[in-house]
Amino acid sequence: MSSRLPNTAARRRPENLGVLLREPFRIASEDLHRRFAERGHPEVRPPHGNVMQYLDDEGTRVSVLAERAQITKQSMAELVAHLERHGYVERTRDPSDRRAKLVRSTARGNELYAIAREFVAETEALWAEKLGKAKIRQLRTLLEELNAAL
Amino acid sequence: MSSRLPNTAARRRPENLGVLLREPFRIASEDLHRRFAERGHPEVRPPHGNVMQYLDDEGTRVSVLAERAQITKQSMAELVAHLERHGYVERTRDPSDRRAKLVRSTARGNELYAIAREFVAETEALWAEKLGKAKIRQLRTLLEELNAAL
DNA sequence: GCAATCAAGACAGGTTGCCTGTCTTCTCGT
DNA sequence: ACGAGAAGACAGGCAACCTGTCTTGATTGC
Repeated sequence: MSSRLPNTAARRRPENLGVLLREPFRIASEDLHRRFAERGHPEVRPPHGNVMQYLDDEGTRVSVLAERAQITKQSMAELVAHLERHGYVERTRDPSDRRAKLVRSTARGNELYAIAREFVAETEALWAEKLGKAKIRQLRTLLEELNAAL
Repeated sequence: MSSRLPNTAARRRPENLGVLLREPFRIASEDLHRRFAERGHPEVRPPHGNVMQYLDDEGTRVSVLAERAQITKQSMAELVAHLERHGYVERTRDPSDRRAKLVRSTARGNELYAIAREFVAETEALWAEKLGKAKIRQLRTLLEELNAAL
């Protein structure tokens, strides 16, 4: 084992690819939730994206949401309960299976999609302003390839 | 507001840049911690990276670590206590300030750095194998620019 | 056509990683 | 030499995950 193992200041040059991927996401996510709070939705926190992100128009079962988000159905049920308490989703009976309930976005939930779409557009515009549209397109293409490969 | 707001399956085309950034990081992080567990370090979980990542060779105060990791010193103290209980770090008195203690990596802690370095090398090699070295270099450059701009 | 199995979700309880607030100890500038 | 402030310990709380178990209803095999 070579000398000087810890000391991040030294090791962090060149910066780890993992950190380079995580940082922009982290910042954007924080900004988005700050925006939600400003627009009157402070109860919506990052994990709740695991619900809203995976909802279908017709409604979606908790167990399906759990599978899509890669968490247990108990955890998902808790996130859904929180969003239901605050009026973002509703749970209706599934006509095709009396054991099941379908989680659907309410009108209030739809406000979140509107805010998120607006935010995404703004963020991409901001990034394009800093790096140029061509580089953002290139970055997106490379990331799509990388994601497809994993 | 236009029709069909939820329904991710439809909206997820083209995939959100945020998700494209997060996914590779998430997968790599999971793989790394699986590797830690395989090599006899199952007690080291993702948040503990917030400690090890920011340690200097000479030792670092809890309050400094907290600031670097952007969490409260209480939270950082808890992560450090966990790592200390499992032998990854030790806390020694700071000779220059009798209120303070310096957190330093132990020999066991240094094994984590070795495993992480090996993992990073393997991962970059794997990615280069899938996309080609040129694209990985390009991706890194773009991400560095993006990070610098934020 | 009914019993056995399986799927959906509810309920109980536990852990971890964060938080705020407060307290003690020690340092340092005036 | 003393008051402000920093370092960290201690108390308590909460959110987001987990495992395990139970009930209810659907499905399937004989």
